[in-house]
Amino acid sequence: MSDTNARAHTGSRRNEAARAAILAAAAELLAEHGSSGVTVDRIAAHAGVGRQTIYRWWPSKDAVLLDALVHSAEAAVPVPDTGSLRADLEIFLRETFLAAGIERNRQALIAAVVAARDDPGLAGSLDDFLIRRRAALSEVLRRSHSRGELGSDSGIELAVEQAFGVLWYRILFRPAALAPADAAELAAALTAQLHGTSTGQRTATP
Amino acid sequence: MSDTNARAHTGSRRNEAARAAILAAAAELLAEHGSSGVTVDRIAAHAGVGRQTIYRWWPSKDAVLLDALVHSAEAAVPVPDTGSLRADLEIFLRETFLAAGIERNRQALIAAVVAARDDPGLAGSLDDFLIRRRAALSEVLRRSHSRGELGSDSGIELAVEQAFGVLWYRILFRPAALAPADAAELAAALTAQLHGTSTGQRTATP
Amino acid sequence: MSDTNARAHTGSRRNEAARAAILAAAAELLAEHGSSGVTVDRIAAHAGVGRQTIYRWWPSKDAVLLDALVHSAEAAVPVPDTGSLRADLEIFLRETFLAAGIERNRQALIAAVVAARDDPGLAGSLDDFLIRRRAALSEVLRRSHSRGELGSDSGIELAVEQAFGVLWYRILFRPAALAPADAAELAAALTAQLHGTSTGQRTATP
Amino acid sequence: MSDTNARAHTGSRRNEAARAAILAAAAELLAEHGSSGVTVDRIAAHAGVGRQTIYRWWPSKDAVLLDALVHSAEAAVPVPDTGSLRADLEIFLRETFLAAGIERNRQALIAAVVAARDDPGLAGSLDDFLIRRRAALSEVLRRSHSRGELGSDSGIELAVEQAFGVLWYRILFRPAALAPADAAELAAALTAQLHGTSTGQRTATP
DNA sequence: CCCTAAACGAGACGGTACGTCCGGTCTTAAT
DNA sequence: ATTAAGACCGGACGTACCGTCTCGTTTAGGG
Repeated sequence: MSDTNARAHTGSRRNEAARAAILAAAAELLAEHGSSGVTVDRIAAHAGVGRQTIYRWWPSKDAVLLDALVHSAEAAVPVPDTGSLRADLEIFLRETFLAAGIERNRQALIAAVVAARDDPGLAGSLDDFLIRRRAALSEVLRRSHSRGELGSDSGIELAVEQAFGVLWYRILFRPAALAPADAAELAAALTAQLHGTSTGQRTATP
Repeated sequence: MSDTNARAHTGSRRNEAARAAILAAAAELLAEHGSSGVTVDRIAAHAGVGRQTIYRWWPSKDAVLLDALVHSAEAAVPVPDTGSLRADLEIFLRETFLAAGIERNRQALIAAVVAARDDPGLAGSLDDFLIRRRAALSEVLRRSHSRGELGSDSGIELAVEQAFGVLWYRILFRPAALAPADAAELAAALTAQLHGTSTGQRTATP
Repeated sequence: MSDTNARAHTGSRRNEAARAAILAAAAELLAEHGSSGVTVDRIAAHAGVGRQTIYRWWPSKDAVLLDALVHSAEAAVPVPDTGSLRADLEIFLRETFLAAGIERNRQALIAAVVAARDDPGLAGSLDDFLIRRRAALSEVLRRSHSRGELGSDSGIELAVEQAFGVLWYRILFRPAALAPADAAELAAALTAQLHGTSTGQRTATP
Repeated sequence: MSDTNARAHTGSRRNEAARAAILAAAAELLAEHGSSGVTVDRIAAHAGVGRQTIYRWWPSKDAVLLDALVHSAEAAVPVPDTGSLRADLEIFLRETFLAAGIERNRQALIAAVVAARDDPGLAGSLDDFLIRRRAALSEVLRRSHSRGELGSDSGIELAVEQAFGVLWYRILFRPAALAPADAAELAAALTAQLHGTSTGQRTATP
């Protein structure tokens, strides 16, 4: 627990400090013990909270972990706007890779996948999160298109998915390849692809 | 239990039918209840097997699931050789997407990720599997390079990871986008990217 | 809640209506769900009262239950004085058995035993109650002795305990044997015993 | 835990040593911490047993405690046969009072009452136990009757209940009055009553 | 006539025990 | 020696209550 001093009670209003302490404890334990080492009891003890206070506000342990992820990872990566597709892409991916490469975050992301596996509610929350991330990257690419850098915007959605696909593949299976240089390489390849495919992508299946 | 008729005992030899029944039961339960609905008891009951028979041959429940995956998914996708990069890529991805799109297989793949999360041994096995898959696709692309279709082989590894990245992203988060047309679209984009980067990656950003 | 209309607030004075509602709710829930089905939350909800209003005036849930018992059972049985030991005893026991035989009261008595089990304060209160009850019956018997009906008062205390012993045994284990006829039978036996011991154990009552 | 050495496993047969250890631990904790200090976790830890092993064989914590009582208290009091009503009664009551006066047993008896309150199954088990105890004392008195010591056997059942009534009243409310002398006094009074009421008890209600 | 003080309904909180579920180990009896 | 069966220890899960605490509201009664 970061805060050994007792929290002030808030009467019959939800105690925001307890909420924050729970999410912080969940994130910290995740990073420290790996996702299977996180226990509701441990979260509660670490946050200096009763177990029921967790279950009063989240339906399950996994929901807490997912919430901890979304709330912490959401604001981590800004949407750059340098005027250059290549630069914007590189910044976006570099920051994203950096954030995902931190073990604490990586564990949280994996835990979120696991958590969403069986709980439709959590799957929905995770999906929302992922949609927002894709939208953020799409915006970067669409901005480039409106500047006239790309001949067509038809390949944007797929490029976005290639970017996040590589990201998640490495989060899951190759965490060593989440360095800034890896992000730059990916940014270069996607930039080339977006420029190159502006003419003839739609001839897909003859 | 699929097989109500009692299996013949095999005395002091390992009962191969039991082994097969266990893997089949694991796969079936995975497809039916999702990966958190699979328990050792259920596998044993479903396979008509004692619990110890499972633990005699696999070190843990997760190992069974991973085994079920590897043994079933390994031989599913052949390495095509039509003489055309575009065609080879499309065939490979179409078959891969098709296999991964079957719910039973998809659940097995996800379960494998989960299983590997905390067990280094299983992570190694899964990694071996993934390396073999990447090698298979690499071979397709390298063959194209040796035919002179691509100017350089520098982008091959990244393209492979983009392909599997999109695959896994969709397995995890967008199972609806695993149709043959989606595979074709991805094949087209990657083909263009590989051709483009072979001549002039530096034309990307002026 | 029996009274759906909101109680009038009483400002900074204790709300007597709330107190009564709490005791009534406790008694009602006791009779309805048995003593383990009574919770503070349920009492509060049933009485239309905040939980703290209970804890403001009673130190624990058990104290409420014991209070409900004492206040309701105390005045139920009068001390008869007909001039005849046999008649007085019969009246006293009949009324006592009748009161204890009502399920609501019986549950309250049992709950009191349970409540007193671990809380010394409540045990003291219950003990006071029981002493008062024994004193009431003792008075009946001693009055008979002062009338000269009994040769000696040496057996009175034991007879009192036999009476209440049978009562409690039946409250706890044989509620069906709390009918008026059972009380009369016990009164007869105790009368005979008191007469017998007053003169001499050896004479079998001529 | 009394036995730190690991118990031998018994395969798929119930482990009788574990059963005994559980009952012993329950009784010991009851005597040590009072009935509200007994926890399933503590019983399990004290007995060196998994919690589930308790729940596999008993439906609830209370059932364990009741079982501990019945199995331990059953054989404590023999049925005496000296040829004298007074002597038999005194022996029986003295032994009974002695056993009930031991704090461990007293706690168990009270816990049994509490446990039986809401669980019909437990109530049945406790009732069986009490019926057996009453039958044991009845036998003593009936034997006296068949020897011709008593004119009638009509007061036997009530006398039995007076004896156990006083016993339970004191178990619950006056544990100090469970000494051998108290048992002797009760035996004397009951003997006198049985001799005296042989003629005229049934005139109860005119 | 307002202002303070206490009681009230409401309900979140820290904590403890419950009874369930499952993982992985061990033993027996049958094959 | 291998199997089916299933008891066993350990430990996490999510629920139910207890008794405490704080809010914002309501009223009575003193200044």
